Amino acid sequence: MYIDVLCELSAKAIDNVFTYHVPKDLESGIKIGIRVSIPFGKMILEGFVVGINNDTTYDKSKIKDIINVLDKEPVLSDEMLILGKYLSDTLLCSKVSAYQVMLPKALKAKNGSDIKIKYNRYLRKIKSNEEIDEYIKGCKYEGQVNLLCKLKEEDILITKMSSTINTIIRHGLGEIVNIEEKRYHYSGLSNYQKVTLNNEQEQVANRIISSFDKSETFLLYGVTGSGKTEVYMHVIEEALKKGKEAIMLVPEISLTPQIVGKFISRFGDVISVLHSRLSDSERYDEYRKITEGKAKIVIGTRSAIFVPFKNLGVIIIDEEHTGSYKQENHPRYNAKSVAIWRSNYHKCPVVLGSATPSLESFARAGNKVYTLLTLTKRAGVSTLPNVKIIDMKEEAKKNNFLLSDLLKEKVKEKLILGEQIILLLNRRGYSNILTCRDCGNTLKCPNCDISFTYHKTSNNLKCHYCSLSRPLPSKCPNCGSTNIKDYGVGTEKLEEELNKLYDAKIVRMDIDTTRRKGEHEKIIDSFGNHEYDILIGTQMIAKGLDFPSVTLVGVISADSSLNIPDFRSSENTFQLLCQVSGRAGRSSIPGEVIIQTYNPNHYSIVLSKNHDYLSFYKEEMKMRKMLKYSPYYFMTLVEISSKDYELSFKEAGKISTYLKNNLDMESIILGPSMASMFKVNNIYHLEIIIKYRKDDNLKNALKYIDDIYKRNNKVSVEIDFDPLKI
DNA sequence: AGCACGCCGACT
DNA sequence: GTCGGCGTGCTC
Repeated sequence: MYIDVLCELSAKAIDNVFTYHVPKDLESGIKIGIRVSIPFGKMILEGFVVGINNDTTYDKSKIKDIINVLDKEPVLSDEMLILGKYLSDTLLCSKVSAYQVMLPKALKAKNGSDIKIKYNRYLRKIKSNEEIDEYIKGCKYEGQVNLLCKLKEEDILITKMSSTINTIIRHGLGEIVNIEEKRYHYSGLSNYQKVTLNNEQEQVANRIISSFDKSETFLLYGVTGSGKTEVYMHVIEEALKKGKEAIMLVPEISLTPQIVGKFISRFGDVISVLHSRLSDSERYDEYRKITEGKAKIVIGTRSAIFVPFKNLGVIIIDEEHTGSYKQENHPRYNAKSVAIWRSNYHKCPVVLGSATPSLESFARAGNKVYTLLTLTKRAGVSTLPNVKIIDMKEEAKKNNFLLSDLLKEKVKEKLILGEQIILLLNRRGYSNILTCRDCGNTLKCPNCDISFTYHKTSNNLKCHYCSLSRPLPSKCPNCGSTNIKDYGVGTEKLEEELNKLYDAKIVRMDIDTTRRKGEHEKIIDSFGNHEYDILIGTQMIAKGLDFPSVTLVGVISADSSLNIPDFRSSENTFQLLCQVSGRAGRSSIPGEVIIQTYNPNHYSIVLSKNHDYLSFYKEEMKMRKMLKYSPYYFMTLVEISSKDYELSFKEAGKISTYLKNNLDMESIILGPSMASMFKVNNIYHLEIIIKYRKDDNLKNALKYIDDIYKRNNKVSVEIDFDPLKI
């Protein structure tokens, strides 16, 4: 017996199957989709069995025997095998990586590494920040400085052993502790009670249910507070009644105990929750619940779209406009497309839900590719909040750069009333740029050519792209002046400012305060219990949170998302503003929203005031049409990167010429141009953008380029279809 | 990824 | 003369 094996090698050059011979005693265990261990060159690897044959045309003298069979049952189902081919074909990724991405780590084909890690090793701080600073001064090793700066900030760091760490321990600055990875479980605590659907909700739900057994994609456009979740639950319940399973995707950030609790109270333990903070063994436990048929509903983030249900009844994608459904690294799949593919395979409906649908989805609904369903009424008692837009150009004249007079006053008012406040600021840290006032030198990361961010609590400079940390220099490295000042504001600075103005309990939520496991939930819980008065945060506080006693939401600077050089920045701003303002007044007390901006007349800001999605859609579509952007044009991004400056430009030029010669005349090829983050970690990035409506040559041309650069280890080329950020 | 093979500079 | 640099190519 001979088998075709796809072996796992992270090098992308190998993506064809290799033929192996199966010794007689192992033959009975061979099935398509199982893993086997195989000799490969001088290595022993694992691979997936993708074909079984009685004979082979390949030179038999070169064929080796497999070493072992690793699974009793296939880890890749028939569906997954076909889906993997589809993914590698449409995304230009290797077949192995397509299969790997569908599996939990425990079932991936591994490359030597061990399977279960129960303990994580941490480096714990045992000296004060001042003592560490003292040591840093006399330390000439980059690695140590970087690590110690991080330690100053975090107190405890997950780590591997290295000589750097050994030195730190030898100097008595830290110690090693082994901590068992705690299993985080969502408790079922929730006072959720099943609600009867109103007319509108019922009609929508019935329309979806009528399409069970058909592959149909719905766009559920429902204003904030219209009770989409209730519709989802109703539809899922019907699917379960028919003996089917359901997948519901949510953005990571709205996967809160609040929402999960609702589902657990209604459906009990047939629910499996998959989120990024699960450890490998926890994820594997959940996965087994699914394969063993104990779980019928999966709630999870992007990769949950691949769960191996055999009889899918419905797939729901909540907040469909969020970017998190697209994986931003290889393989760059979009969970929405995978959902639609699976709906075809299983003959079940897909529901894309949002209060502010992506333009692409709404346009498809307009073209009848998707079926549009609408929820117009706010369910329950809540009303749309009263939104005020503040012109910061005027406030700046009064020396108010951070907080306008009105916002200051309103915060005070709410504090006196004992109500809660959320303030949104799209920037981490204390301020984004440190500039020398004497010579104009800006402190930048040496690896990335991107300004350092100053973090006050640790007195560190930090690069947000490569995470290099440095202590704040006392003098400008360029001219020696001590007059280094910060421009701009971050969450930390805002916290400090508020502490000066009010006597209030303030909590900050951003990537820096939520990095550790469970931290995110802890902040949400304690804010929900009113242990704090004010919640300050970045984007991550905008989505899905439901705090009844929040009556004021302030957007410190709507411009920070508007000024991002991306063709979707207006769309993102509109969505963000609608979403944060939806946070205010979720109970009987009417909410207030204050939006501060230097562009008070921009349509994405003005129209967000009344959540006027339809007007925004029309306005934005005009722009997209004029500028030939999605959804009028498809876009593909070719990213070229290299450590060699000259070479990156040279190769990018070659690629661009090749594309110009081989694509349809109507397709537009832009670039090569320097990527917005041109130099990151000492690697230079260039990009070419292709805009097209229909191009039969595109696929082959890109495949050709991809093939050539697979074998080039100096220049790497990544192809991203329908990229999120441009 | 690993390792062999192969074609060029500095040396036990 | 050889040791070893790493560029290239192959692994069923």
